Amino acid sequence: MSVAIENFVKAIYKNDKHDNNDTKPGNIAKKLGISNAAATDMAKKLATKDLLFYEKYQALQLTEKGTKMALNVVRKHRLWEAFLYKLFDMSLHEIHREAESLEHETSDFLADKISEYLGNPKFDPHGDPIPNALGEITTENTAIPLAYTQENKLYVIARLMSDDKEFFDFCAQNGLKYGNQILVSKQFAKNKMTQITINNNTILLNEDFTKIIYVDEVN
Amino acid sequence: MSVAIENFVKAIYKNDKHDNNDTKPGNIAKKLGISNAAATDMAKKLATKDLLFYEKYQALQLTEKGTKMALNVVRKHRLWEAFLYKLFDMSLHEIHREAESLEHETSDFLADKISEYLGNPKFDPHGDPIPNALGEITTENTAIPLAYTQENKLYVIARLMSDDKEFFDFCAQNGLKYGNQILVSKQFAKNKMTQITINNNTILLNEDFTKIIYVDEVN
DNA sequence: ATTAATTTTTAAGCTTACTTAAATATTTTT
DNA sequence: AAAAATATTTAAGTAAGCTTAAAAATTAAT
Repeated sequence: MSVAIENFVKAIYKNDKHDNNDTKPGNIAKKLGISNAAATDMAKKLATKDLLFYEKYQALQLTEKGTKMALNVVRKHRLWEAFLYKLFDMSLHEIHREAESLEHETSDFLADKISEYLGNPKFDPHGDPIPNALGEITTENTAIPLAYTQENKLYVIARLMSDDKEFFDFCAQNGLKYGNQILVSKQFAKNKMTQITINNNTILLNEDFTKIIYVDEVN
Repeated sequence: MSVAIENFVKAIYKNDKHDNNDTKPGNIAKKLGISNAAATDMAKKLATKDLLFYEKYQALQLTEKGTKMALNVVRKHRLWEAFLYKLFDMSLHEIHREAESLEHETSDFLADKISEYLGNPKFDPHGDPIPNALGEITTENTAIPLAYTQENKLYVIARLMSDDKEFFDFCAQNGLKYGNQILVSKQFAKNKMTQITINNNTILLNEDFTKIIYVDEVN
């Protein structure tokens, strides 16, 4: 399948999962940097290929086939990230950038080889789950955005949901890394900010960041 | 640059180097599996981009810029082959197939990472030289096709110049591997066949194979 | 050195994945 | 509930990278 199509179903899949704002063509268009018209055209075309359900003015919905395709691409993306992160000295932003291209040119065969080499990991370096060869995500997702955590509680960083270089630079500088422990020291509800303590440093995070940093409770 | 363009300059580069039959559009078209007309069109277009010299009915010639591009793609291809061969249990044919796709989606940055990881190797698993980051091939090429070797002389396999699965299967089965030693036991000049001995096995190779298996003399 | 065969080129047309601009429908605001 | 704002769709058009078919040039054969 073409790169454009793979990216389109991937964008729908991700939109469905996360943002949960409705997945209309314009929404996908924005993410992909194409015009609304192009997104509508593509949606119609993919409907004829049984990859999604399309009805005028309605939200797009992937079919089972479309979801499978999206998961297949996501699997390759996350495997590449895990692989590059392990083998080379590369930042989260760099591995994302490379994976974004490589994911479309990776055979299922090679993906399995990479997975096997890494010991079939369940998560990539951002903490995102890696679908298995059948397109299944077997790990339950308990992580929540920092925005919804409680004061004076310990958490572990579970996911860094972004592809922005500045965000990752910030994370790297402040020890915000998948698996690291943090203390939520204060929630500023009115201003939608969260204060955390990590490595004896106190950091104040605004909404942009508290919505994309996911954490798990420490028991 | 697009995949089509990268493959086009790569095909010209390889044709120039090896076969040495003249590099006209039709010749390249055959290698790429496209029509002669498409190859002519592409040649004209690439001429305007300063990648090659084009004159009606004449052989195509890469400019310095075009050669650089070809060498850059070849570098990535061979680095991927070396990398996949080293890390995974994959055949020569499989690594070639994967490299053929990955080469176009690999940043210079990542190529350098791979090279560094491998200790900046000078040859890929087929024995083909890997251009450095500047597009230079620093190793001199002394290997000759088996067809031109002398009887009762020892040689080392230097290059397996093919992308055919059956050929690589045959090589793998018979110990014909980069670096392995063989004895040329007989040349059948009239029938253009070469008989070799390897691991105490005697194998008779026809012209198809003796032209693409390159060897170096053993001193 | 013609003729025949092969190649190359030109011309016209197709598909994919876009674009912009205008028309239409939906949402939001008042 | 109407008007205003926003989003979606339609329509027309473009560029890349192909195709086939016919014309022109080159190469090979007699």
